[in-house]
Amino acid sequence: MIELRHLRSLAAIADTGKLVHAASQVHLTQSALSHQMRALEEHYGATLFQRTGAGLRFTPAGQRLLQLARETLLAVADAERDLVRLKGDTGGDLRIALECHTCFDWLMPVMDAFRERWPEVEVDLLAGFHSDPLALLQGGKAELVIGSQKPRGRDYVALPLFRFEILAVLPVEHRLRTKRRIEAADLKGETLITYPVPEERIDLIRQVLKPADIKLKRRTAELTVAILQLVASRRGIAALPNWGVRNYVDLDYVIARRIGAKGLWSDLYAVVPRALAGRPYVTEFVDIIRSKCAAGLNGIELL
Amino acid sequence: MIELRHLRSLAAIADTGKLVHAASQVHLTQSALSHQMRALEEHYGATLFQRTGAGLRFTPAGQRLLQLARETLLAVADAERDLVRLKGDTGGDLRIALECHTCFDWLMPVMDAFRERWPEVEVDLLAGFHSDPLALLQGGKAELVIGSQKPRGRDYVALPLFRFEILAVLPVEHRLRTKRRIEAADLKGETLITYPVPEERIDLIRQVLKPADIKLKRRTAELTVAILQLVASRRGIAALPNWGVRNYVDLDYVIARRIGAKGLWSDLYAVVPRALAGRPYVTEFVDIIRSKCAAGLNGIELL
DNA sequence: AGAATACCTTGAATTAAATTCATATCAGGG
DNA sequence: CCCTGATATGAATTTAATTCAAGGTATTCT
Repeated sequence: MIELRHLRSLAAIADTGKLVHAASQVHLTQSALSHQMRALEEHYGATLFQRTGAGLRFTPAGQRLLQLARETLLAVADAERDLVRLKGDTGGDLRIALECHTCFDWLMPVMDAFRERWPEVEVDLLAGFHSDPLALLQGGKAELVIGSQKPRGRDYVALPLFRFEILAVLPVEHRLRTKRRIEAADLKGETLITYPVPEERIDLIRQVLKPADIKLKRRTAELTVAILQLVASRRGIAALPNWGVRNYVDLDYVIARRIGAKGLWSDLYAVVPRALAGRPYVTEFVDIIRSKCAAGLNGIELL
Repeated sequence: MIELRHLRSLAAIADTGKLVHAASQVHLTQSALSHQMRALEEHYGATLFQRTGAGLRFTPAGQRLLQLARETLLAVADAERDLVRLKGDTGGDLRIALECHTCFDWLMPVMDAFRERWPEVEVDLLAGFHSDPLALLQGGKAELVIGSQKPRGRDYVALPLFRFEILAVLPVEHRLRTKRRIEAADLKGETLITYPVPEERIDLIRQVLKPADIKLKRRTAELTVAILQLVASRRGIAALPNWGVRNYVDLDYVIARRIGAKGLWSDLYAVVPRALAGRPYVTEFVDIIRSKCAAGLNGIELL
């Protein structure tokens, strides 16, 4: 007999396309999902997926069940939210600080979706960027920080969002355009265009250039478009999240290349005070980020 | 974490108002349901029911979950029906014969609901009544018989519907009006008004009068309203399902009394050829009967 | 008032089912 | 042709749900 568990798995499989990833999303092993899905298929006497070498593709029957999953999980979430409301311990503030400039790109639709579901929560985005956003939490100026840093103490909890790849962004005619992968040594002599943040907060420097003992000239810009404009006009190169440059690459405005053999990846967390971590509106905010980003951003991996 | 199992139980509890009955409806023990519901309440930190001496009443939180259950179970049923359709082995005939005259009262809305869900199934109601409706199955004239008789052989399956109470129906001024319970002996000398069927098919005679060795005059009528009209005009008494007389009792047209200490009960089954019993449209037809009758008919018990 | 009903609750024992572990298998890319 | 990155499978394990057996608590009947 089908259970919500199956529907949750189904949705995760659809989100990720792969059993392994779906499994971690629902806190199970790949094997468990395989068993689950086979049981479903046997129960209904129908094939739910086409197993390809690179994951699962839904058959029509699978899609129909997926549709059920989407509907149903939404309905369940709605009901659970109402239950919380009935208890009355709802409401609160949610002031958000960003460590990562490009996160603006996806945050607005997330906030819109959230406001619709939790009108009684005051959600605000702190203006400007801060050298140490975690300090804003301690200072009581923010309730939630989105960034790559995990907090040190026990008073704060890092809720995993997703990992994304940072690509090297080059002008279209750049000498490195023929390389599929960019290594640290390739970059010698270039100018690096970044947001105005300290060196140790720039992944390319911390994880790639510093270990190779390479130091580049730096130039800063506040906005992603400004950085891209500088790159396009050959003032230097940049390293940006894949989702932030995708559009510009498609327009042949710049080109983007993988950094190193495996690529340069960065993990994103939502950090909140431990006391707030269990609040339903906080967990739902995180869920909305994860699902909206999984759906809308290419080339990310949910954590 | 909530599962469909919980929602199924919730719906059953709402249908029956009692854990014991809900339990049998979902094929569990009453204890299991008690555990389940307590787990739900703990999980959400909310009280779902008010426990009264006579069953459970839903609190607002409980009602919200019940609403979720109703929505969700419908969506699941729809999806499952579509899966069957995708497989293609759908369609077929469903000719229905009635052993029990009063079943007309609830059958029409059931057939309407069914036709909407399974337009490709040809559903028909065989006209007239038959002395041995099970013979219609054997003769290939019907696919489904609704009645109190269980089939003898292994070729036919009786799918349990519900049990209902048969009440004694008396004219308002009848000498027995002061009694809360009518015993066999009380009826001596009365005229019994029945549908035109053989004695052994009339429960009051078979189960009450015969054992007490009492024989009444009989008079027959085809229609329920005709029987009631005869009773109201003091031509005799009748024994009819509670749902069939409820309206007339409320209008003070006749009065109804329990027969014997525990009442006279009759079980209703849907009998189908074994080959058809597993067909999804057949099981859904039965489900529709059960749920529509549980919702619309007073004083019945699902089997 | 007292016994019989007809409910629900509880905790421990049991049973069933889901999950993991450890391999096996399979397909595609370099 | 052999990695790599996927899924499948069967047995062992773990987890969770269910039942069993008693224990309460109103309500109804006498």
